[in-house]
Amino acid sequence: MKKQNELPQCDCTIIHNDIINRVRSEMPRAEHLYDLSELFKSLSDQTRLKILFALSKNEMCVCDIANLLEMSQSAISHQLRVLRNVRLVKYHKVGKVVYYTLDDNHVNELFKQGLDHVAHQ
Amino acid sequence: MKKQNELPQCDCTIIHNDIINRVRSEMPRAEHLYDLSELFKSLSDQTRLKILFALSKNEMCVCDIANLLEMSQSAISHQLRVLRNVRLVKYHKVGKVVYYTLDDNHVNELFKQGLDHVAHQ
DNA sequence: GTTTCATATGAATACTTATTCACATGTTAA
DNA sequence: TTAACATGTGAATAAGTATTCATATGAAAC
Repeated sequence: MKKQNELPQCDCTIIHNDIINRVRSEMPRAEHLYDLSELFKSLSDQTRLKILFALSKNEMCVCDIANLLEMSQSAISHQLRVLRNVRLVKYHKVGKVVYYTLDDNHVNELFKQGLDHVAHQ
Repeated sequence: MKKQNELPQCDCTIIHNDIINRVRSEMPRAEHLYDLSELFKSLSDQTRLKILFALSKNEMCVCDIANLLEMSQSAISHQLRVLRNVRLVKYHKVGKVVYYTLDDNHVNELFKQGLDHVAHQ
């Protein structure tokens, strides 16, 4: 999505170099930024949010989730893979049926902070 | 991005209707889900994450941010609008210069939980 | 083994988005 | 008022993504 050809930069003259240098030294590592953006990206879709909300209430199989959200099994399965990749959900099989649950309670904390923010008007 | 023509649903027979009905009654309102997904969407881009991290360390003008991240002023300005729209940042003008700060500390809490999650391996 | 069924997945497609480019806006200084 | 400059913004474009469709996988039942 990014086009990395030249380096454009800003040609302003009002630059606070002391602040820039200090802040630059305090920036998180690129790897952590990447992981964090991937985590938030997985939370940026309404379907996935619904899935996570549902799983925060109850363990559910793929079929249950599809019926709850009135969406195709395939669509749900694709989205569950995204959530597995960022380790927000885990699953266990019982015969043919795969039951999903939240992987840990970070999701609930993220929801709480997020809803608290959007609720402030 | 979604194609809403028919309603496909899942044709599985293993459906836990009791759970589905109870969870459905506990789902957040569509409006809240939308706001929450917009909030997380704004946190899902590395450029915006860097901007927010920087502002969590210091108030900065647009020019500073562009230089810090080695990106064009225009790109930064576009992204700042996204962050303004979800009220993650606010600003004040001093002459021609616009200084941005975090709007509240929900961002820091979200970062903390997010980094905590990704750090767990 | 064959069928059935729950789930996963690759390719295609419609839609979204991050950046660039060109230019508008608004403020300061001359 | 004109020039200079910091920032904002619309249109265009390249890249990313959510769903569908068709099909694969794998486990249970027959």
